[in-house]
Amino acid sequence: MTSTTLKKIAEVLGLSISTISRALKNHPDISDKTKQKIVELANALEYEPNVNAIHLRNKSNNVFGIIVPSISNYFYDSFIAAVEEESRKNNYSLMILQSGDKTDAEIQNIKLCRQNRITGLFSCLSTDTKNYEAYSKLKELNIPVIFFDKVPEEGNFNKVTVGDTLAATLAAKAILSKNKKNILAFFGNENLSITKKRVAAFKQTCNENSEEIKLKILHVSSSLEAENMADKLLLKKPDAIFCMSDEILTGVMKSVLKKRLNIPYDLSIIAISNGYIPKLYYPEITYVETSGYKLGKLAFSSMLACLNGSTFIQEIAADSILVEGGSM
Amino acid sequence: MTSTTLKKIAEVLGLSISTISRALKNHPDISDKTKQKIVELANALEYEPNVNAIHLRNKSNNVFGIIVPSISNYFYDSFIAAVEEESRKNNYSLMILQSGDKTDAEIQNIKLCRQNRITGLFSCLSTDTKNYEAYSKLKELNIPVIFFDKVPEEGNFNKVTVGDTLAATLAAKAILSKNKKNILAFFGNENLSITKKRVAAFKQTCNENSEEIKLKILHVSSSLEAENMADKLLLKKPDAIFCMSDEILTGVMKSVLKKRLNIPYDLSIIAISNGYIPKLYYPEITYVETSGYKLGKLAFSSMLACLNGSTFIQEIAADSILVEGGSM
DNA sequence: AGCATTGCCGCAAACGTTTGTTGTGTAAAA
DNA sequence: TTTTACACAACAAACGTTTGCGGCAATGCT
Repeated sequence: MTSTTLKKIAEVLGLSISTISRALKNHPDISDKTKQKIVELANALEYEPNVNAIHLRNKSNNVFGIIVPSISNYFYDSFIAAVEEESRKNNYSLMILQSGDKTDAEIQNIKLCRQNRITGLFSCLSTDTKNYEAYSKLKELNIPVIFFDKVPEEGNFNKVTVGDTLAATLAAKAILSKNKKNILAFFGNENLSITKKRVAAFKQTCNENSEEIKLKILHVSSSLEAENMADKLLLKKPDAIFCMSDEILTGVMKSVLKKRLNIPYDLSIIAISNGYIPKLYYPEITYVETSGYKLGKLAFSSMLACLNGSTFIQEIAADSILVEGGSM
Repeated sequence: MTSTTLKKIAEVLGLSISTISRALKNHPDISDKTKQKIVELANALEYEPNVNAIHLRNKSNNVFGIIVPSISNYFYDSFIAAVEEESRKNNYSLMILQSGDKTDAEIQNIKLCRQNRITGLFSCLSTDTKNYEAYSKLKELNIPVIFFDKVPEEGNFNKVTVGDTLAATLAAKAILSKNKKNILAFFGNENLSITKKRVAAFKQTCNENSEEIKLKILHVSSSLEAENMADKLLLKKPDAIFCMSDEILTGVMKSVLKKRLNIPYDLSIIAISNGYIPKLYYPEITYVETSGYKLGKLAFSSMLACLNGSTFIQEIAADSILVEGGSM
């Protein structure tokens, strides 16, 4: 079965193609009577415009690219979910690519985006990506790029991030307000700007508000490593643990469950998280919320601004709130 | 900056557009000397074919649609991840849509797919979807549809599912092999074919292998409901709990953690899962693996078969294996 | 030399739209 | 009545490809 086109409708009605096209877009040049006839037939024939033709003609194809390290990740998922929602509302579609946190794949994906002549790109940097040339090239082609979560440190790019500084500060304050003295803080890869900001804010807050704090900062690169470190360091009886991410939290919690510690009596725990993981435990883990969903919405509006000609480079940080579980 | 086209290359080289086109596809009609010149210039100018033009001309646009209830779900994510990988390899791109488990949104998404003239569709039914007309219409348009996970009960559609029967049977056997007598089994929405199959297989296995089993079957529709039920029923000291999904498992585990039960001594737990959630706990929960990733690969090859003209209706069930944690 | 063959390349149509321009016919203004 | 205006609709070019067909020169064959 071949699909119906403007031409087909035109032939049936004995009108010209352009008349059909205009009628369907409610152009004032076409009389109401004709319009009605056309619209009726179009509906009856289930006319659907051919997007390829439209995009070819308009030199614009309403597709956004989105590059994430992995799609199997609650934070990025909710980010994607938000962008997808907005895209649909605004008549865009989405091309989702995974980098696997590899720079090579990331570059490959960017190329794919170029080939597909995307309208704009949302991208989250791979850990090792240091060279932003491919992105600059996109900008030259007038394709806006919005970085999210893991963003370039330098360069004037559009960025939306979770409020790293704020989030870490909130978490630290929550710990201090409970009068904890012996704090274990787990962070991720120390090369990431996201980590650097969180460490800095966390440290500063601890130092500012009290002198008698014993703070130990750790960098781990996986859930398993977090678990192993926790296995050792829990022997030293810290009274509070901070986890900068879900991945780390799950490792630490495994160690906690292993030792059958009684949260929050034996130990307080707080994390920075999207919210899903902390709520799996009992008591639920108190966390500072960094919503991928909100971030997605922010990123999208930033994208829209770019497309509307805003050349202003934005650097937005989503705000975070403390969500109380029973772990403090 | 405007992108380079065949025409531009043709003008620079004083050749015709068709020659350029053929040269770039290594057509035998073009001499090696000319080919080389053309390829060189094309590279220098970073020529990228315009996909819209190609698809318009070829009446095919290499895009698969994929409809899932939610993208923020480990199982569907890994399914999507697999399909995405394969798509990329095979030069397709992917349009990912969320139904939110609502029939309305599902239908809306199907329409969107039609508009975008997708090459094929992967779809997971919403819980309440009973009418498959929209899908039939796609088939009439020669657009293959591969259902996965939640599939239509009736009708001759292509389906790939996790091996529901096998998975439930394996889980039941695992329980029986540990000589458990007092079993609590949690299942999801009882209208879903996926649930029906699992219940049937689980029951049958229990009945076949022993008469003295006390089996209680529950249907819950959310993690919270599972938790509440568990709160009550754990008072009756079952010696084994079965959870048909991650969502249920998380609810049950919260109750278990709340009561500070000692797994597996106080209670054995087993689940059907993709594997991520069970590994969060200590001890890790024993589960029957239903890999979204594998399912995705299966679905994709099924799709490819359809596109290659296979009119044979396939109904594939992925096999499952028991993954031992420490919860039995 | 005459003829067919072959190698190489260009012409032009088609895919389905959008949109600037042009061409009607009719009604209002002069 | 002639002019002016306007409402309505058709024409045609363009977006960037692909591909059947036809053309022309050089080569091979009798």
